[in-house]
Amino acid sequence: MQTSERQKEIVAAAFDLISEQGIQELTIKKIAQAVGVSEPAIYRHFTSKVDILSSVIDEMIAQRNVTFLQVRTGSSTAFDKIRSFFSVQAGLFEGRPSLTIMLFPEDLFRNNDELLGRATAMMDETLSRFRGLLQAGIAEGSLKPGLDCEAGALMLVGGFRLLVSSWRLDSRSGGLETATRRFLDGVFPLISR
Amino acid sequence: MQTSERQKEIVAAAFDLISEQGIQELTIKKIAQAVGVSEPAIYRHFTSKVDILSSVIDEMIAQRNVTFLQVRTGSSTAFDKIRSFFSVQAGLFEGRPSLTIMLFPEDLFRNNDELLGRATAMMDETLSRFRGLLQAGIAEGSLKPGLDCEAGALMLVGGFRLLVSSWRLDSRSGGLETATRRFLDGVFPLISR
DNA sequence: CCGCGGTAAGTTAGCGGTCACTAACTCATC
DNA sequence: GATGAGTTAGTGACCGCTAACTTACCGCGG
Repeated sequence: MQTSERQKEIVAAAFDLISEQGIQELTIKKIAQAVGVSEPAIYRHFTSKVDILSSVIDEMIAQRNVTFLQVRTGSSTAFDKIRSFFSVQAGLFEGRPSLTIMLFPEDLFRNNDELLGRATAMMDETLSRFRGLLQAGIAEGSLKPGLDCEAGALMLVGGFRLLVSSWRLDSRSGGLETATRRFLDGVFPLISR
Repeated sequence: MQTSERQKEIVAAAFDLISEQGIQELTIKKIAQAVGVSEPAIYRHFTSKVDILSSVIDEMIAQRNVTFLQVRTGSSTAFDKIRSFFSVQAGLFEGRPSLTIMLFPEDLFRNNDELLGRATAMMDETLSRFRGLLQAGIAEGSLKPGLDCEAGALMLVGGFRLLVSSWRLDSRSGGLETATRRFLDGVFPLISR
């Protein structure tokens, strides 16, 4: 199924509204106002609110895959890949802050089992890929040999999430990209060989 | 103002409901059912729903202070204090899983500026105290001299948050305390001298 | 070139349900 | 008889969603 322009508009509006006001405040009426049509017009493009949220998750997964792809092609060592991943992600968020909600999907979709399952699967996969990156880094000798990949992935991803969360709550004062770089500069000496 | 037994019951019920179904699903009706009274009876003990949520934050802050107090008195080195903090916290969450929501307050109170401010202030303070603990650890020689306290606090607290989040979403399978110990065992070699 | 039917995309009005909260009453206790 | 703590009934506002209608555009036979 291909998505029309209006559908993209609606999903983008949902993204922004969730980012600005939280998912509790997301209503069809507000989406309609943001897009500039009446409320029932939304239902010409999506069968239900859940349908819209499902597309929001699709978009989140797509964005994350873009990031991973950018990392895969652009960098050489596992070390660089990790740095690159966060850098790309930070740039993405700085350019479009509403995307930050993709870092915190667990609380968004609590009342719908299917959506929650997809959201958590996305987080699990991200963590898993990170463990793989760390493993590769150890294998190629750029990371500490005895590094615990499980703990490493948790602290890297978890730390970044917390960093973004703070940045977002602080009205996005200061640059997220520079803050990310500072964070990585603090962490990398700890895990590199 | 002292809190009555009923008020404590109501706050505890709100805690549980938020933990189980998310804050979007929290209604006065459900709280009333959980406590075992009719809906309007709740308003004999709290003036509004926001009033209840405010007390929920009070309880969160109180619980965190209990943890910090337990840490201060029970341990010697900064190193032990950090381990003890997470250990106490993990034990707390394992015994009463609904308390885990105190780790993720930012999304809970998005639609109320006052509550949001108090919640984020609590997180900021926690991070700040952690930076202090790390600093003390460096000063006493148990932690790496060049350790970036900012980054260290982020990755410790952020990593723990992510760990708890995974545990909670995985229907609390496995022990959180052992998972926490494993996490710390993976991280401590990286930051200790 | 014209008229015709189908379809996509919008509209207004409104339905049933739930929300937080209130009015008005009962009742036991001190 | 005043008070605290409960009840039933009901308020207006808002929710997701639907019914019924209008309008613009498109391909197509005559």
